[in-house]
Amino acid sequence: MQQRRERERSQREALIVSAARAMAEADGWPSVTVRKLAERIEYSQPVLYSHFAGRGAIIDAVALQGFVEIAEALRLARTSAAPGTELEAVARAYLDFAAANPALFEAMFTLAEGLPFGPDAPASLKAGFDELHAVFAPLAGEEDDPEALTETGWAAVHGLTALDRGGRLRPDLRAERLAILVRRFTGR
Amino acid sequence: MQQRRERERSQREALIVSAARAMAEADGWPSVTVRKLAERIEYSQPVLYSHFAGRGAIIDAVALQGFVEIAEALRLARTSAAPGTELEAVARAYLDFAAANPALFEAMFTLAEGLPFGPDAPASLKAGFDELHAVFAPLAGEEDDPEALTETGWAAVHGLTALDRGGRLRPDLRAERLAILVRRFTGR
DNA sequence: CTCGAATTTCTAGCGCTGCTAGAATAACGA
DNA sequence: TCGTTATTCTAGCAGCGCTAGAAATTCGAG
Repeated sequence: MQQRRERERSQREALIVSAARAMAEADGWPSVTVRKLAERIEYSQPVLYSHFAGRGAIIDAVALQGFVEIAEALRLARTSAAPGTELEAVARAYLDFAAANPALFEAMFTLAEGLPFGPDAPASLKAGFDELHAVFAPLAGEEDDPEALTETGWAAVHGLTALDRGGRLRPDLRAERLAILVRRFTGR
Repeated sequence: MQQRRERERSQREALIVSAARAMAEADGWPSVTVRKLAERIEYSQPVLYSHFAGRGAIIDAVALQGFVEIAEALRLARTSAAPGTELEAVARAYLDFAAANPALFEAMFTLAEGLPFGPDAPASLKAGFDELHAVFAPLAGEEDDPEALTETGWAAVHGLTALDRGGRLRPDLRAERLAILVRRFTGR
């Protein structure tokens, strides 16, 4: 009884999130309006507000999905890489993920505002960082704090996606940038 | 006659840009509306549209100002650094600039959409990159393309600002991240 | 100095946005 | 079967970017 209603409700919530994501990936986030979203899922606008506090919360939900997925992608890349090539594999997976899901990435890193990062972040938000940590920490020299090294390495990879998105980097140097990044963080 | 009118016109245009920047830095870009901007400069809305194609073009103008200023800041840091410490000085200047002008930085790297980057970018947009190039190129090893190294180094520094802005990095590791970045790109 | 022409500025409004109060409808238990 | 509760919808508010057309101003010729 009650359970079926709750199940249907969470199904509808997932439908909203996936519809928002699809629309954003197709036409960009500005064209993801509550009206169009409501029309797409064939409910009225107030139904959306019974699931989410507002448009921003829907974007946050999409972003959360993105963090789960990128963690999976990084994990797969790391665990299936030949020994010694983990960094290259994970960095490439990160860049590929960003290129394949630009709107999702935008939600994760420039639009999301209500996600609980920081020390008390939930596991699903930390999982991606953990994958990076697994790759960078072994590369830490005696002077390097592994945590700070991971953050710095993350920034290097993420910076490439951020600058690339704005058309600030030369397309012909794409492979070379990755090679340099790997060399700099593995010490050749 | 004609000259005075043009001068006054460009003064008003500068006023619009500086007002937009100040409002964004004070309350964030979403609260920089054309209406409020018009009220602030004590003209009606259509006057703004006689200077700029739309709200986005105003943001672009602010961003352009930012690129000029960051180039100056990086140049100052580089030329006044002790020999061998240029990278650290420039990287720190970049991070400080981003921290001191968050809304300006947002305009430059996430909001600007009509700025002519790429191969044919004007000198004012390239000046900042040139400063980075002056710092990174000398650090290129035999295998490194200097251009690609500069882009990769830029990404590393920029990534720190991007992740920091979203509260994704541990505040207590700030100095350590910069130290690691410098070590990785200078080869200790 | 006067007056028509050209330019500049303003008023008013369009279609859209996120969001919500209150009415209508549907589902439920007694 | 009927009252209660929960759900959904209709309709509308205030604010947004932007613009057409009216009003005001400035200008040069007579």
